[in-house]
Amino acid sequence: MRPTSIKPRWLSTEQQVIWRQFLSGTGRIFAELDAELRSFGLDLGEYEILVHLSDNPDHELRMSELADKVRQSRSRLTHTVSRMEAKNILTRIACPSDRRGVMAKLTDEGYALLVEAAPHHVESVRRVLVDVVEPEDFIALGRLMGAVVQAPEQS
Amino acid sequence: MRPTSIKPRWLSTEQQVIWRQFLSGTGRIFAELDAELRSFGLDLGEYEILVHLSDNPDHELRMSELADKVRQSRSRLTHTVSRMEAKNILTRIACPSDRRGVMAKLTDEGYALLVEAAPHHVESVRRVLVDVVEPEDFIALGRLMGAVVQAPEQS
DNA sequence: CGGGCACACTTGAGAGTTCAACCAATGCAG
DNA sequence: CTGCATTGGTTGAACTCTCAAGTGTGCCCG
Repeated sequence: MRPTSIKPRWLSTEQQVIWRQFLSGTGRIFAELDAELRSFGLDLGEYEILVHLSDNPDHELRMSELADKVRQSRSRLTHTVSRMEAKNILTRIACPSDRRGVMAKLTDEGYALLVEAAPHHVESVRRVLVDVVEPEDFIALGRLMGAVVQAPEQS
Repeated sequence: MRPTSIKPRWLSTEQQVIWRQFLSGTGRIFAELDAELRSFGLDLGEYEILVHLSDNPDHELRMSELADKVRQSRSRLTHTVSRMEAKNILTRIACPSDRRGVMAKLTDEGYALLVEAAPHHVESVRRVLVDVVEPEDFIALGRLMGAVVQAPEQS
């Protein structure tokens, strides 16, 4: 169903320029990170799964929690985890406290892969973003994205 | 082929926090924009195609130019344009000056769709980004993304 | 002028994602 | 307790994207 009757508050020219630069910049950032990770057979989504699993003491996390942290739909996560399971990067184990639950757990192989990929990934993040911008702008980026994340949902 | 022997220059804790906020923030921004555009049967990629076509006097543009502007692979653009053509949003016409070339041209319907969707899209951009951040941080975002885009390719 | 390389775009198959059911366990209301 | 909405996760089909290969045109160099 299409929304109707909006009073258009257009963006100023300067705002439009910034917005387009945002689209180009993020496009480039994600493209380069994906390209770099491809050498390890991963994409950014999978890499983030590894990172969040490894953040936890036992390298395991419930599917739904993981889905929230990596901002993927449950369905997508199920499929992705299945693929990664087939590659021996992680396993699924039953959740002890809730019989509906499933936990994804990093295998040793999966952890080793993360350890191998991480330095290259970090280097990419530096090369494409951190090292090419003014430190104070980078700080501002953090403030800005913090505000975006905390803004109320308002579906 | 995997890259080898990297000296890891890790990110500081503050930098990591900013980086994760960047991932979350952009994730949210794109998710909301896509959700809003879905009511018009579009996603952000298709919407950008409409915008760039409408930027030109005749509402037409060569495929490869368009591909560059929207940062999509030629292959992807071919598929997307085919789909949009099937929906009567645009047409393909032969390029007069180069027989290899193809131009995508907005139909009246396609232009009408853009006109209808645009105000809602702009409103989304405001709601999810422009209106929730400090103006000076938004300016900084522009500066920062400008630097990212202009940074040398260094494959 | 003609051989060959580069460019513009398309194609099709495989890989990944989305969307709408679906099943099973939980938990709360009466 | 029992009924029923909710939550957690999966499934499969339809759709989209990627990657490598293919077609046809332009252009340069001898």
